Amino acid sequence: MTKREEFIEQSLKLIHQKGFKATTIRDIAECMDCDVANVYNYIDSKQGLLESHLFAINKEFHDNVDQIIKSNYPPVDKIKKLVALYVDMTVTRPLEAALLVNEWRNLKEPKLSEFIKGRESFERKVKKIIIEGINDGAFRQMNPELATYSMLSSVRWLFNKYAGKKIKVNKIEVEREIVEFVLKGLNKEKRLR
Amino acid sequence: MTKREEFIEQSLKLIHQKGFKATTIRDIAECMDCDVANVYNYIDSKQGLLESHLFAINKEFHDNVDQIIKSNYPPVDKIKKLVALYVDMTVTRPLEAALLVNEWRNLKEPKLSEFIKGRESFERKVKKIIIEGINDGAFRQMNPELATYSMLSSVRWLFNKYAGKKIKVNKIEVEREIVEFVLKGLNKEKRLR
DNA sequence: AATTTACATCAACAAATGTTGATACAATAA
DNA sequence: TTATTGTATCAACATTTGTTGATGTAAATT
Repeated sequence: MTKREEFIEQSLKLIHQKGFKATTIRDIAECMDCDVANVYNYIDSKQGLLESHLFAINKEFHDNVDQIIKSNYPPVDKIKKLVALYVDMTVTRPLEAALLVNEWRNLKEPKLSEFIKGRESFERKVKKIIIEGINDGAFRQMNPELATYSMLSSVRWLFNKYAGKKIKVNKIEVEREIVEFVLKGLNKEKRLR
Repeated sequence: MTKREEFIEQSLKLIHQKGFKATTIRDIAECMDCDVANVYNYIDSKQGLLESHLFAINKEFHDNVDQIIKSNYPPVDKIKKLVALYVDMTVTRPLEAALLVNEWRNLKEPKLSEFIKGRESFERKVKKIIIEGINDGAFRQMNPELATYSMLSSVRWLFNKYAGKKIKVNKIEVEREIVEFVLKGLNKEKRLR
């Protein structure tokens, strides 16, 4: 692993542990066991570091989301695939996933607005799926907005359990559990479908 | 409203908007239209401000939780009451609720450990309810840990919609929707009980 | 051999930020 | 009246923090 790659990884780890604001350039330098000025061989600025990490993972995520949206799957399957995407991202790249959830607030304009716009667009897409599902009769009657938020929240917080911990998780198993929770809630199964 | 009360409210609002780290004493002073030094008529230190807000709302929350836990309600009702408690707190005191979710990371030792210990204890209690519910046959068979996290996440993120916005929400309605989501998920109702 | 690339070192600055001390003034309580 | 309390002002401090410029060196590429 080149020093540059180690830098990327370490800086991500630090930001995840302490938060972006609390992570100083000097923290990063110390953790890399190098001089402070040396950090600037790898980044343009602290803000730039955040932006590049954040928008890289964000773009990848949204590209995948759009593929799911554009597919011809029924709403139920789209939701399933969305959850799968989220779980996959969280388990394979926990630090970046956490960044996406925790640190976007530290972006500055105009990047901040750009990010928020993207997220809102995403949430509208999910809401649309849920509304479609309700109209289909696949989902029960409910407030689509609250359902959207509840569903997304259920998934977003996964990383809290898996980021930064050494736990080896069974991706498929986690995925199945989350999908079941989102679809069926806590209630006992009564031969659904 | 006395100046002191106005200070508390404004500082909470600012911290919620910008985040604790990003909120400077000078920000608070400007927003209160007073001198920087004047802020220290109301607080001992910036850390102290965070701690007092955070632990005040935290204690109140945990006290209420314990009452629910110690009650003789069956698991389903305990979960319902927990959700109701969360919703109530989020709707009536959105800024403090948001603080609880977003800013605890900025605590310093030993307060940080104290907070985390409390939260873990709370999560254990919830998990216990869910396990009990599964053994009862009231809840379906599932991974109790994931169920706990999913359920808590569903509720925690409520404030994102209601904190800092002027939306007048129907508490009872929100509560009903969240409870339904947690208990039944997205699936169509099939005459449950 | 020449040049570019990757990484390292040291010193320093400018801005931001939490905090304090000394002081003043008006209203309220003793 | 006197003492206290709540609030205001101004100047200053010590740190922290992001960032830069100038320079050095060893390895890789041309």
